[in-house]
Amino acid sequence: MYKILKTEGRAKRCEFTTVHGTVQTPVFMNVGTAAAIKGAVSSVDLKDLGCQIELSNTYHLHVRPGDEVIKKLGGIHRFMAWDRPILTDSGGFQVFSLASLRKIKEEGVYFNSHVDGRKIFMGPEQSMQIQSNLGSTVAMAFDECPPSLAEKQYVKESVDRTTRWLVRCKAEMERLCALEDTVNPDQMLFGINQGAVYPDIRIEHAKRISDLDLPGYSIGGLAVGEPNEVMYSILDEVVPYLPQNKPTYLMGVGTPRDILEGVYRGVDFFDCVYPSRNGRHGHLYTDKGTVRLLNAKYELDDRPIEEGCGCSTCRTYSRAYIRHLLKAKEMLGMRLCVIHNLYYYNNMMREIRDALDEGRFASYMKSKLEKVSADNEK
RNA sequence: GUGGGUAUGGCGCAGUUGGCUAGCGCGCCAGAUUGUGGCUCUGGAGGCCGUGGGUUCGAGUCCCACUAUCCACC
Repeated sequence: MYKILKTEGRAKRCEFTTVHGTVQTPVFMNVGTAAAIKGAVSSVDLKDLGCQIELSNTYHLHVRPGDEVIKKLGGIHRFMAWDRPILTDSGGFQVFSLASLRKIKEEGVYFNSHVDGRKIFMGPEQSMQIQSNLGSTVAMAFDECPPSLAEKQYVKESVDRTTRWLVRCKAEMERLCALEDTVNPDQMLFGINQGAVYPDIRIEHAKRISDLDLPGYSIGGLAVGEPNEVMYSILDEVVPYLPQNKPTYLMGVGTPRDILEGVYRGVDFFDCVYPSRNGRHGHLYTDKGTVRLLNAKYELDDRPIEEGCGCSTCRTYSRAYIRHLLKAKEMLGMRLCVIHNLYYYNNMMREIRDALDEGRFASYMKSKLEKVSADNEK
């Protein structure tokens, strides 16, 4: 159930209700690929951070511990002790990111496991079956994510195949939801728009998948190497062709700026590894720009990562101490940094929703863009 | 005290029969990273090759002395 509460230009303030609760959008989904936020952040921590919805990965959980295992343990919600919505990515992106380990065919993709090298086959049906076993709130379609600089002819063939795969995903998901022992009979399937940087392919594809009347749609294959401006212009072109009465999800994006630009163009859902991965590497987001905590200038800096930040890290620890932990490769260092970054992202989304509620998103976006693009404070 | 070994950037080491701007790993400094393999990648700084003499057109490489350090023996 998707309800539009308010709009400002193309930006939308909505509510998305699922069997696992309601999500207020625009929202950032915290990425926990293997049913865990990397950096020793637990599902209990996620609630403290204001996280509404978590994202996990089909391929990674299939390889380890195995989706059958998770099904036997009652599904992913129970497994990771998280009762709010969970979106599972389909494994499609791994077709792209683990490119050296795979072969794409009409029936699906042959992978070599990155864990033990064993051969794995995944097609639309397999991806749906795995996601059904996981019992996530939202399952993503199994797609191919062509490189942004792929030749147009290849992209066209790839997108056509992704469309055929989506039809198979939908049929399989309907079959699985009707089974007696299914973990989540209300599991939703989101379609994925592709087409690299070719607006005509994107738009044509958006129209075709919209006809399938799925509960939500995403835009994939962006932020994979093309310039930011290209991504924004693709959004300008394609978002209007996706159903406006359904959630729109921009996959894998992005920087705080990318998210603001996405909301501005009508996107509801985002996810990105940046806050967690960059957090692990001491790259911290603040309203005064990026703080690279490993830089030598922070060795004696007794201030918090961000003055006035409400996260538990900033309320308790100094830059100098956290820097030491990172240098010493203490797990606590990563944890504290990831907590700050996730807080920053979730808090920014809350600010965005408040601004939309109050009809002042445009001015909020302008001032936030200035903040996030500021140089490191001294 | 005697015999033997070793001395090369912060640490650990390579440096072929003496030959052009002395390398490597780690560390350090800086930067990348967008549906995550706790990675990976890209730059950069830093060495009068223990000290002093000698041989040679040319010495980190050969010779002598000294100093430091390690091992064995007394």
